[in-house]
Amino acid sequence: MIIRLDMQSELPIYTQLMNQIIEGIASGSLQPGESLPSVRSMASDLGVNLHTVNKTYTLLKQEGFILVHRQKGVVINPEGMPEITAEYEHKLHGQLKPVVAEAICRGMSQDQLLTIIKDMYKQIAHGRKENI
Amino acid sequence: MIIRLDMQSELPIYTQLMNQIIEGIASGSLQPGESLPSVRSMASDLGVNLHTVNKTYTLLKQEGFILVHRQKGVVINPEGMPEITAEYEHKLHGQLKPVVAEAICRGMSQDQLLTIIKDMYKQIAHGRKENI
Amino acid sequence: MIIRLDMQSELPIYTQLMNQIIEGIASGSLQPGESLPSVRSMASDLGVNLHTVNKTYTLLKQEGFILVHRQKGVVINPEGMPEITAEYEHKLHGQLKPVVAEAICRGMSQDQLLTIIKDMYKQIAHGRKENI
Amino acid sequence: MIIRLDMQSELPIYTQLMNQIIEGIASGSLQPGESLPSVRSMASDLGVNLHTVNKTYTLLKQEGFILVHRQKGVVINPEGMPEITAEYEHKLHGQLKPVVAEAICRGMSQDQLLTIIKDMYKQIAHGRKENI
DNA sequence: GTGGTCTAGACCACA
DNA sequence: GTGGTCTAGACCACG
Repeated sequence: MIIRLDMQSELPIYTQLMNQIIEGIASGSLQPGESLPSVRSMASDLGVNLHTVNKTYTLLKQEGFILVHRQKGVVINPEGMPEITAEYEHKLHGQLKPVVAEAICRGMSQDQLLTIIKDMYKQIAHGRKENI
Repeated sequence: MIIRLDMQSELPIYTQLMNQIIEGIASGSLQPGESLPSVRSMASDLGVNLHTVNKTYTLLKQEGFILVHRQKGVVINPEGMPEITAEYEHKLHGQLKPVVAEAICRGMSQDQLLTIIKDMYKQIAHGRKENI
Repeated sequence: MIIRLDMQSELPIYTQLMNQIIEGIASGSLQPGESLPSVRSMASDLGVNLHTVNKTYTLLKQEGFILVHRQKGVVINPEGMPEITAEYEHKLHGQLKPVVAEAICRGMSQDQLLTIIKDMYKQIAHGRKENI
Repeated sequence: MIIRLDMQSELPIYTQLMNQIIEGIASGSLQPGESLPSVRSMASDLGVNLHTVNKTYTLLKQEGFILVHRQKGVVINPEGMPEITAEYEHKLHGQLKPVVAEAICRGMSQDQLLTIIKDMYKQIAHGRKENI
């Protein structure tokens, strides 16, 4: 899986890395049980600090996306992904609300926005079939 | 218009303030041409430093949501809101993609997500009618 | 002579007013000896504060563009315009340098910039003939 | 690169600093990809507050002259300078018009003004060759 | 009284 | 050590 980091982005590197791994899982290019590079090798591959990769893995583990085995190393959680908890729904609302509000301000219709979401779903889920 | 700030949030205060003003515009509780409190009074109302409010206003001004009239003070842009530019669409995609990806990971169906968006649209646009 | 003020501009009103009067003189729509409205009437015409017009007139007088007679009121200096002093050349350099530097940065050729200046000269001087 | 600030000038410090960095880029003494001092070190070198330098950098970043690399720090935009957009041309006109008008008022011929611009171009572009 | 600018000093997230 | 954020307090230009 190819990872692209933008060193000029306002998003911290560890966040970009997290997002891309989650997108990888969503698209199926990273399958449950599949192993991820060690902290050291990932860091040297990407040319970033150990701490940065470490933080990414720690957060992904906390949320239940990955497991860190002492022997097998880092793997995508083979028992499946975290559930849709109330806490998650709350976070989701908090993330979406300002985005939707700005879209409305700029005069984007509900349909326009829904179409963008659908396209995004298709684009990601499409890869899913190919990769399974 | 009532503004609520969470001083424990990871989001900077000026971002929270920006979001709430944009939501206020989207919901119609802030109408184009309407004036906003001065930096100083807003700051003292919210119990934050005037520089924090100043940063919010500066950013909203740059994006075209508000403008600073030398006589009327700070007002919601009476000429309407910023357009849906290519730049904005790019930003929108960047904001939505990780959110959609995580939703897919957690097994949320496309319809579930679309429903959440629709509800959010309705909730905001509903206030719009009331306030007009 | 029509004066347009932009209340949203970053330039102070008195500066905009000054610039437009100078442009009026340059284009010939304001002739030496011609009289300008009194501070009070100019202020009420434009809907601005007395102090603002006063400041404009004071500055124009200091630089020699206008005279303030106790009886005739405010007139464009009938003895002609201020000279090209060393002080003025210094100011001119200071104004042009950052503008030229940014143009070069953005890859504007010398000819492109000179063409813009020539066009501007023509546009202003053209009015001059019509108005004389 | 040597930077000179005039603490008595009517121009804000952050504007003077901005102008000089842009002039530095135009003259080639600051090359694309080259890194700039950190906010703190620049501030202490110049004897100004770090927020002042910060504002300069923020503005230069917004206009695309520099970018903040998470590893290399602040660098002159290696992908080249911002383009000549319609927005920029509008700003340029607004900056030049009052300057040209005053020059005409004072009886400066078109050729005199063009010569000044050419000299300025040569002076800046001359350094460019030496520095490349 | 308004926004704009500047200073001083502080904490935090990031790498 | 870096930039980003926040606070407190000050002066000035503007209207």
